[in-house]
Amino acid sequence: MTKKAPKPHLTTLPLDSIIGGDSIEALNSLPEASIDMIFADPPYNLQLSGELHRPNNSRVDGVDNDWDKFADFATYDRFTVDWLKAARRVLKDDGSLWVIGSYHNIFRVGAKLQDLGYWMLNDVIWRKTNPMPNFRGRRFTNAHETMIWCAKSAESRYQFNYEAMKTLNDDLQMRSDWLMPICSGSERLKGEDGVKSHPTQKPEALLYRILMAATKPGDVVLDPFFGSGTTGAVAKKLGRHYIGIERDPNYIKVARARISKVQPVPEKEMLQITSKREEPRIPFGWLIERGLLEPGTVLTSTNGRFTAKVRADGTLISSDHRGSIHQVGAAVQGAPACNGWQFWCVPREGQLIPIDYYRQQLRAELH
Amino acid sequence: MTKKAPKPHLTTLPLDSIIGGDSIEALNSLPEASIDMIFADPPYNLQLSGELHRPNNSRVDGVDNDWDKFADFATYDRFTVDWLKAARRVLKDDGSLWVIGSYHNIFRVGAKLQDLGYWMLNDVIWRKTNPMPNFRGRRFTNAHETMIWCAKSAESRYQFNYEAMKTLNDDLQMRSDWLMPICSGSERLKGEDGVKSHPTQKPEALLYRILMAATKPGDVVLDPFFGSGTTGAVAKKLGRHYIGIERDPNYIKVARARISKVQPVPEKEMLQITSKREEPRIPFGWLIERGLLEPGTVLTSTNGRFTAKVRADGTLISSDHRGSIHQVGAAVQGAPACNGWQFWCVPREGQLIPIDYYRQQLRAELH
DNA sequence: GAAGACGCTGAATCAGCGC
DNA sequence: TGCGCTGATTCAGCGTCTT
Repeated sequence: MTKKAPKPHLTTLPLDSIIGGDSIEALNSLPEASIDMIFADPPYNLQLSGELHRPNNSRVDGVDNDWDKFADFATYDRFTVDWLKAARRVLKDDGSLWVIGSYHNIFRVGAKLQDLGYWMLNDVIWRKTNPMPNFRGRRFTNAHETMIWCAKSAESRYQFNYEAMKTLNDDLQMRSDWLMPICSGSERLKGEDGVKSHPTQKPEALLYRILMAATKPGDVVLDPFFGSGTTGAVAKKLGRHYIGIERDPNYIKVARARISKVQPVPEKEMLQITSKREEPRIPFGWLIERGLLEPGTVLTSTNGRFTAKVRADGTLISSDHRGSIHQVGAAVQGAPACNGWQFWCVPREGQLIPIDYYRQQLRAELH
Repeated sequence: MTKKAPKPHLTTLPLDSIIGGDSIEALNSLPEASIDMIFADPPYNLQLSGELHRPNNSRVDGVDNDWDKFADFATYDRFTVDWLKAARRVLKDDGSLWVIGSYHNIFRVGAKLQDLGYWMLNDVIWRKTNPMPNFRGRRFTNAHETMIWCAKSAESRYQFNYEAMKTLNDDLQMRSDWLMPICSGSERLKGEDGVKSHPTQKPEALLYRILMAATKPGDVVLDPFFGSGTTGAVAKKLGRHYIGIERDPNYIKVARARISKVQPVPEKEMLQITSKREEPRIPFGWLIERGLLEPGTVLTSTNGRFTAKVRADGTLISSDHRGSIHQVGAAVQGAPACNGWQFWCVPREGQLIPIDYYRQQLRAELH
């Protein structure tokens, strides 16, 4: 067996390409803290596949006694820790990691994630509309797979496109259980012989939702077990950069051909993420400076129970309190916090108009 | 602190009772290989810090009990290994174990299960119809919990009532994802002050399905973290024996009072286990799980000429036939087929209400 | 009395920037 | 890094009160 020497660390990322070879070695060749998101579909534990490989590509022997089972769990755990560590090094501090697995391996992966300092954000259940039935009638139909979404650390300011997810779900918060079909039909890659090109090709819809949820256009997405390249195909389509790592030359070939046919969404604007959090901040005082509100204007709370006057410096004054729109709103209610923009209103034509209305007006003017 | 001396091993099981004290000590006091099934709802190690407020400024009443606090992962792992080992000793060779948890703890529990030689059969997802939203909009709604079902070993000939699960699910294989509401309303135990008696009371429908799937009448079911006693209540109802272990004297009191009020399904035969497109499909068995129909209820045919009794697994039994609502409906009429939903009725206030009425009710609840 | 409004609550690892 | 300020954020079900 030929074993490549460890690659030197690259100084620039090999964007939109597939690195051939061992996942851990390839990860170690990349610059640290350079990747925005990692999606990983690692090999499952041996008990089903019988095809567990050690990091050095040697195959783990089949097993049928307790001692070996333990040895194999330990081997799998070492492999898991190795790639999770290597992945964590290349991940940006505010990056996040997704891992998918089944009950054979996902519990071991999840425990090691936590041990290494990753911070779990959600476990997400992919519910399959069309799972394989349980033929022997000895268990429940295994109708789902589990994904773990985690940040590099508890302090990480990870990307989450809350509004996009909510919109995707008919204006209800997106839940942790996702209903999707398995990859089949024309989406399933097949060779000329009609045989499926990869045994565990993931549906593009799954990656679509993941990338829409946790990345922004231009981000770099890495997949250390690239397989048939679903991650790359969807990343290209959605205007994200991808880096794939794959050991099997045939899978690389299949994935390259596949991705080359992908048409990116043509208009950049279609990919933009709208988020209230990212809109430019408008201080309350600006409304007064710009004449949208006059000093001395009496504001009324949404429920009509409280009033306060606008002062020239952008603070409010009520009978008992003075301070920012938020502080006075909280104080009059005796609440720990308050969004003054939504709480305070101006009476106009018999209605109460939240001052947020004026902010939106100003925001539009300021482009 | 007074610490009880280790109890000697009992030679007979304390059936249908609650053992006060530490889970591991109590497990160690029981005879080995004596338990048919264990259901465990261990502390989740939530690691909550600070307070969380809803958008309307009300405070979320989170779990902050001492029993959920662990110093670190290693401490939690030791605790997990200890109780899993003790549980495995008392489990019969052909017995099985269920554990429920969330992403905070379930991956650690799952990994330790495998390390100790338990053999995973399924991970089962409880999808909540009505989870708490994510108030800050920083994650997906945490809308599920995970259960692991495992046998004592890979060689175990565990109990699985495949046919019962299939009939409970309208003659389709039961999947690994279960849709059920959280425990609320009148089922939720409250003190005289109206405060919930236990922070994490599980719904009876969940235990109903578990016990129907993996035990038979007369089996002994053990719950080492008994809490408010849901396991005991459902076990008593379904003619299974229970043994609870609980440390908190107040929870024991609550559980005892609760279980004393439970009426077991009166006729043994009702417990025996035999081996549409646009609207969501509601299996007949769900009406029973959810308490809309009780096992033993007598159904009458629309024309009043036939009767049949409801059994706990969702089958009917008439004088000459047994099977699904459709099968028995067809058989008593000598017809080739029958829509049991329209054919079978419940007498109520002098009228015959088709069981379809209950289906519609449940459908509305489940959205 | 019925229908609708309103309030409360559930195993929750729940913010981000600037000084 | 620590502190203080700004300001973003909820779904389904049940019970009670009002119209």
